Amino acid sequence: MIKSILDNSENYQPGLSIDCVIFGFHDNQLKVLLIKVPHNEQWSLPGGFIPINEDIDTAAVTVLNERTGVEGVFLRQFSTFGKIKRNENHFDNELLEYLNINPEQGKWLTRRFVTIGYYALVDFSKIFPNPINPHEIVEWIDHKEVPNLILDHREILDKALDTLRVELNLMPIGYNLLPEKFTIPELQKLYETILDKKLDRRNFLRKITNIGILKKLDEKKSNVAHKAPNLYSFDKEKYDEVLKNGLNQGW
Amino acid sequence: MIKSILDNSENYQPGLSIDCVIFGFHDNQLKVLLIKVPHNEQWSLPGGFIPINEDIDTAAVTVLNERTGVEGVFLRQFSTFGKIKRNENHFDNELLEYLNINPEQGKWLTRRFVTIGYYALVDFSKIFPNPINPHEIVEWIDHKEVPNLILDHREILDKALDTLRVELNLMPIGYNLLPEKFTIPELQKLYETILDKKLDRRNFLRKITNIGILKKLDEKKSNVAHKAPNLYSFDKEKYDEVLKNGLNQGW
DNA sequence: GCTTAATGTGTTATTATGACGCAATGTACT
DNA sequence: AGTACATTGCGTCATAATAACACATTAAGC
Repeated sequence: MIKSILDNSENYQPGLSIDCVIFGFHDNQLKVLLIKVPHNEQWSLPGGFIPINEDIDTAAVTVLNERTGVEGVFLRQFSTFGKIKRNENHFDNELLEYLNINPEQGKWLTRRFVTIGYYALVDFSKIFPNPINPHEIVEWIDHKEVPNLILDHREILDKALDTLRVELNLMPIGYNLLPEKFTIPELQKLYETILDKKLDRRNFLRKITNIGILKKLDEKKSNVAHKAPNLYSFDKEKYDEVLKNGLNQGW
Repeated sequence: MIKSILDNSENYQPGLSIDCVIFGFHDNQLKVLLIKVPHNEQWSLPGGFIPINEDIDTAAVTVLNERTGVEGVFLRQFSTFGKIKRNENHFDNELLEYLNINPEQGKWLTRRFVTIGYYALVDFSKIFPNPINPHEIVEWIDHKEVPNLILDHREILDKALDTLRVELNLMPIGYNLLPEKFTIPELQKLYETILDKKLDRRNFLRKITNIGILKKLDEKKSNVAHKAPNLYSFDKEKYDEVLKNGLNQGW
């Protein structure tokens, strides 16, 4: 795959890449989709290059879609990373040899790269991690247990999470991360996980329902220990309205 | 100047540029620093290219410093713009000829460019707009009277202002836009101008002083019509603390 | 049936916000 | 000099939002 890019390197934007931080929520954990390449056993964010005839946003959608098989999800550019040395020594001779790339072609890869960071919020249950080649490992990893990542991917991931924390105050987010039907405690866990902070049950309920984006369903969650919680779904129309207008006006 | 870049184009990151939206505040107006190139009488944002051996943030500081002569001001990356056609037909043959660039060299310029947007908040009174070459016009223009801009610079400007509006709710900003000593009504005008919205005098005073970043000086503004307002300055220490921790916690 | 752990629904005190009133100050005009 | 006027400084009050907490309800598991 990287071979085919190098064979047509004039069709890709040079020195520029995209990296996606794909968030999912499962078992009360915030998960991140990571990729392990077989060569050096190192984990990385799913990323890709930018076709010369594609908008960067479109290229990001492509990366996301290739890796998860989902379309039409929440995807947002959050920052661009361009320290000089961020990919210095990344593609060394050993790796180029392993990838069966000759040094001349390899030049396209070994130059200095700037990367545009996108983060995605996806419904964990609808995602099927999809290795592009059979030697690759694609896996959901709890964000608290993310191992060492290549390059500055840890910095990119941290910044994505910071952005998400800020945006939590500006817009609703659950629609993209939860299944269609969910309970208030589940939604609260999502918030608590992202913010890394306990919230009061009762105050959370009041605040979240006051936003006016929830529909209480005439249905309870089944097969649960203890009292069965009510199921809710988002009122998509109102949700989108709030998403557009923002939450806290502040001034 | 652009000639010297092309003569050393291998020393610059290809297909990637920086554009700065430089905000200042004067006469109760939010001003933007714009540049008019003599060739086609069109206005543009001050921008530049990225030396291959400079961090993108450093390159942005350079652009800002070249244009305004200021250092150490508030500068923040806010978005990266990468629509395919954003610079299509920008450097046409006519312009290349005008700039005395041969077509072969011009190829570096005519390719597809992605640009990283930065916005700066500067103290209007400390800025001396600085044309890089004598044919260039550098001017502060009221953001409400910005003329047509080249490329997608209007979109970049709008996005910068949107970002500024949001950040107003997350952090204090006056320190970078006002002179050392200022009055509360001046600060309020700044907020009103950015938000494009009237605020109540008395409520504004209460809210802004509650943040705890203002120092009331034992001095009144002189030479003003009507009652002389008190002068204030920022308590830099507390200001930086709030800047770091954020304003509204939300959740 | 009793315990346990979770959910649903309150209440109350405190704080923040929005909408005002009114006196004080200094300019401009007669 | 006296008065009108615009602007500042300081305060009030009703309402809304928030934090902290109490208690009843539900279902599972022993």
